Amino acid sequence: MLDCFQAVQRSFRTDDLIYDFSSKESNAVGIIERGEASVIRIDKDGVSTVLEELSVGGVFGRTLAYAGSVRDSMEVVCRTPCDVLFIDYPHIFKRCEKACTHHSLLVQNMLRLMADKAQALSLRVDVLSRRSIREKLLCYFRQLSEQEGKQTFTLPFSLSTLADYIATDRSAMMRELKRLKEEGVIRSDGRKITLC
Amino acid sequence: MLDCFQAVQRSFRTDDLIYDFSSKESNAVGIIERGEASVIRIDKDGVSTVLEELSVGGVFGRTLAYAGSVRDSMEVVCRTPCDVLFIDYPHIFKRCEKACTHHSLLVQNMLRLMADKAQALSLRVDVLSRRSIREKLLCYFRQLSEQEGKQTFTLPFSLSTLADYIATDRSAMMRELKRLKEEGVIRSDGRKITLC
DNA sequence: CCCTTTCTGTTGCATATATCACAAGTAATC
DNA sequence: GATTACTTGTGATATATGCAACAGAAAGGG
Repeated sequence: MLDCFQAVQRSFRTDDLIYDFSSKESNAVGIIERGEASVIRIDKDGVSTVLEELSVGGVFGRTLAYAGSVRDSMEVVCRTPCDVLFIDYPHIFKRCEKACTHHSLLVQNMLRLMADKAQALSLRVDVLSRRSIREKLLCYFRQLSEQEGKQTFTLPFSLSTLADYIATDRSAMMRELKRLKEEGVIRSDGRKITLC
Repeated sequence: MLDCFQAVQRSFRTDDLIYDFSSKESNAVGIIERGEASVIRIDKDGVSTVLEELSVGGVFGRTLAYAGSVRDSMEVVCRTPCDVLFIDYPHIFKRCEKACTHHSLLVQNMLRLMADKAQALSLRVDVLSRRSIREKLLCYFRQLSEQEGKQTFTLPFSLSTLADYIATDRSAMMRELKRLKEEGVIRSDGRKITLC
């Protein structure tokens, strides 16, 4: 079946570059089968922003995302060791010549993955559309808290990266975190945070 | 076929409320068949933000989007007269008892719609993740310009709403717009804007 | 193990952005 | 045609956020 879609599986180590959106060659999309990765944009001034957090089932690819301004680079980088399945995206929509019985199954699976992606992006928009650092933090913390089903959770990345994730300055974010702690809204120890 | 999915079509007028994310009753998703609508969030302080712009083919629904903080309300509102098709979302993933031949076609169509949605949301994230009002504006303008294939384009909504769309204060945005004009980066007349 | 690098935490200061307020222009309603 | 509501445009001022810089803590590499 995987042959039918020109699928290729590859493994990566932490910090490896999985994908570069600027390379116009392939129409491949990647699906994370193991591990976690980040979609990162670095603009012309060198400011880097975490656009998406991908975990198992995460999908990415030039054809199904950002138009991508020429000015800035965009790439997918491993946060942990990853296995990634690459498949030819347009192929999914083509009628399978061999009347491949698995075809419709793949389409159904892809639908599920794309629905999950849309949901993840919606959460992302929810955070980024908040007006202040404080609200962005609280919005994101609530999301993590809900995901875990607990008041206490652990950030998936460093505080520095968190700043890139909510698209603000790190020191300003630290200041706001301190305030939140002082006011008793949250408790925190390193990357472990509790909503009060 | 539409019977098979408990589909219901309804028409709406401008400013009509199409959907309220807080109503936990239905698992329906809506698909815009005609017209344009906006997904709007109004937070506890009354600040409203345009989360998504939906046009023909746009999909929305509680089950496939935001976890939705209890604090703020979220709804879909018509920007123009709309026809909307509602279908039962979980139904799509169920095996069709009647071995409905159209089922796999619907899944394939939904995949296309969800892929489009993911792409639209990615563009949204691209804009919102910019650090300054200026960059948000320019990023959004470039998107519109690319969509139109021209340097000149017309904003889909009022300048006030544009501020809600890029999640900033209106007067601050107006000031930045003025600066962009003065510096000759853009030209503008009402909602018609040209990138220079 | 030491050395290097990244991460955390914090400050003073510059600047961007939000708030509030007002007035003219435009569109919509009756 | 008058009234209302909304939009655009602009300013003075307060505040939040960004920037640059530093030092200790922690983590990673040879």
